[in-house]
Amino acid sequence: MRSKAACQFETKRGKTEQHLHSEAMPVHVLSDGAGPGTKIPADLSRIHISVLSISTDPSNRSIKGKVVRKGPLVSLAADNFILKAVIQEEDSQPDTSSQSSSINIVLMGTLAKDFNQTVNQGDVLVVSGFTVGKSPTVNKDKLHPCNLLLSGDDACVYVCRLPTPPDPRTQPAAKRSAALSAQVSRLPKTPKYTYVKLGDLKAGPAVNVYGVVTFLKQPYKSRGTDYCSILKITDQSKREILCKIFCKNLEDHPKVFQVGDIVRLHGVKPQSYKDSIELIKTFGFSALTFDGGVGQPVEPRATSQSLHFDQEDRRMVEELRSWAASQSFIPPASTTPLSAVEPNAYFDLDCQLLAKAPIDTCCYLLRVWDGTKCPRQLLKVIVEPNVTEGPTSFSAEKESLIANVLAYDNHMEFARQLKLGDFLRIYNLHASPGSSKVPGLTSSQGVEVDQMAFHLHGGTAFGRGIRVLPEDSPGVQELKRNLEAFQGDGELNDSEIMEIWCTPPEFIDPAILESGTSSAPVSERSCGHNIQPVTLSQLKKSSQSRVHHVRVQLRSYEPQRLYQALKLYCSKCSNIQEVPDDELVAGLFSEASRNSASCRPPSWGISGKVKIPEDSLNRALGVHLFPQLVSEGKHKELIFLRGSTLEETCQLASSYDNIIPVRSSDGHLTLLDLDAPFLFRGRKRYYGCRRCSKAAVWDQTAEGLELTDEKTIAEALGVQLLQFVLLMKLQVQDATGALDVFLWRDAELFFGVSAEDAAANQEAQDSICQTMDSLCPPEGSTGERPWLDLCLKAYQPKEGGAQDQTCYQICQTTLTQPPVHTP
DNA sequence: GCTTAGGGTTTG
Repeated sequence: MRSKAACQFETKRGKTEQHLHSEAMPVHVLSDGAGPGTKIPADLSRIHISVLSISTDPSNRSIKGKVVRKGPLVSLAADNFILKAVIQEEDSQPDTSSQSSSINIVLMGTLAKDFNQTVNQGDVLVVSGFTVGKSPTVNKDKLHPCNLLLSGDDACVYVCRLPTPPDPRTQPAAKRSAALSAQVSRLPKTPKYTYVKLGDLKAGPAVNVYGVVTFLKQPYKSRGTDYCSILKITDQSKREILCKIFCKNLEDHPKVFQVGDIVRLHGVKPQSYKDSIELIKTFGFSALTFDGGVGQPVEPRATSQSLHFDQEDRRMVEELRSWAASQSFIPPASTTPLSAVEPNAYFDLDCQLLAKAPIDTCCYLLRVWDGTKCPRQLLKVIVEPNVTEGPTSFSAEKESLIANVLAYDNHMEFARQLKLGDFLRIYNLHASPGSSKVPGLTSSQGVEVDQMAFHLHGGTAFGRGIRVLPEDSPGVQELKRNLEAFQGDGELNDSEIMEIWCTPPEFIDPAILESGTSSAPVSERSCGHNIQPVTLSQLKKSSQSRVHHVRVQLRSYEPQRLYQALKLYCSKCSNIQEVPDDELVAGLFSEASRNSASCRPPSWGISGKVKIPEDSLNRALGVHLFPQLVSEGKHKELIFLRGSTLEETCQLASSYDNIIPVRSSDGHLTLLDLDAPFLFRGRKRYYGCRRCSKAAVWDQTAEGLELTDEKTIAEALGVQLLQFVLLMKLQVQDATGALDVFLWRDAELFFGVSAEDAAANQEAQDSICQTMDSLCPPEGSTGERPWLDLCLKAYQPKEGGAQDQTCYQICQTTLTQPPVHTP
């Protein structure tokens, strides 16, 4: 049995694990039994998951739990990763539901990468240096309402592993196999499996094998009692072996989806057939499948619940992966989206079933989509009334994306069993231009040469068939992202990045890259949409889509002068206005100072005079202060200043934290006209919205408030605070054309500079100017225009634009390279 | 229970 004392913890900077990982990695696995004295830091105090809340202070806290779910490593950008896992507290209080004892953890950056390599499902972890956030998936996964975010230098993951039991059979290379999931470790004796190399197979009793899939047929109904699936596998011996698996239930068949997948088969019997050896399923059969990609998470897709899987298996998978990568039998892409289908090609399609209908005795119609648009016109098939399952028509927008797949003969029965909404992979689908050979009726009267029909021909040759993909498979996650771009509400929010953990790394069409550049882009998207980049000409043809990814250069932008890009925005009425220029503001101040002398001092305050430093006229200005602040010696924190010029106000702003300029109106103290700033804080000026402010005489009840920032001061004054924003129009270009796009909502994210800072300080302004110069080098300079990866949101402006006009806005995109400083 | 299928230069 495991005991707490037997657990080994390692420290973040432990030295005993260097043989496993390079230094500076934030997660480490300690070799078993080694590293005496490596413990979690004593100043960490453990907090139970069930009592964790959004208001928990996470400093010096640790959380302990077992990894019950480990998501794949998702690449957000070059060298930036995200990984999500679920940990569950094993020793929680008995009355705690599993709902609140299981929590999502989200790892970012190299920590995610390291975690992926090092931590297995079943490992027990202690994590620290996290922040507690609201879980965006609580309604979906019913886990803890919070999640733990682990990123940056403070975040640390300690892996608790069991020491190796003394076992003479254990080879040094297999030492880490003792570091198994707790579930497996609890078994009294873990059976030790041996695997036969395919080159050594001889007809005889059942064996276990590993192999890379070189060919597959999805399960199909045999003439006998079972479904039959066929695999051809190979290994380093380069011998190809056919495997025949007969099972009554589809679920018992190996979950192999593409050539290149790696399978582990238990209980297969080598038999002679036509001068070669074949493997056939026998008693004790089970299958595990792994993605064949080097560097992908080693996550088994299992046919049976009680699976044995350890470090030895991990090693086998990784060895086969790298061997296979050096061979040439794995095709570069396993599936083709509708947008990339060539006429007459045979291809595998990942798609979702929207509707279906029988056509005749040997043909069944499947209406599917994958979120991409086929450049050819799609064949329309008219079916008999009342036989369609699902909607008989869709919106024109959606209809233009739907492919009609005709499944023949033996595939009909499978097609009939499919459920609407199923995610499918259709193997060896034939893209056939023209419509003359299509059964049933077509909508076209004459000859429509350019209509694309999709046939799943009869038989199982070439692996023809259909497989329902499980919801959690990477292909489905990618598909869902693509479909969301069309049917979602288009709203982007911060939680989306947390939702993408089960999305595979983004696929970038090589053609796009070629049309772009070999150099790395200087921006990256953080939107989490896993849609393929398109060219600008493709984008223009598909304006109905809400979100696009493009790779472009900046051709030009406006305004050329940064101060013209700065605007004031009212979050209440959404109005955008120019920042009043100094001349106008100075005029308002001098107008106010002319008639400010005759003012009754306010009853709530202490009134006095303040001298302007370095003023030749030695003028004194009226000030009003809160008695409370004066009594606490904090009179410099907030003053009401009367009769000053703009220049004088700016001078005094270096001595007083908050200056509220006031004037006299009918003997009462009031704010200046709202075109003038209502508040000066150092070099920052704050403005109020004319439409939404109800500026009044100071409310006495506000005196006790903590007037520490512009928001509370604005509120107390009845002012609707305006926000500084950056608004620019950029013209971007690629090999196929140019497009005007706005940079507004996410301009601060894009530049990494706040608009408020840009309004107040020179460095922030310089930074933006240098950025623009580096993206779009001025005429005559030798600089090259770098490439940008952008996420563009398309939208129809409600007012102020032509009807049906589509606008584009850059969203969720950040510049990754600092601007080049030109001396 | 011990068949079923045992890949192949595709097409309505």
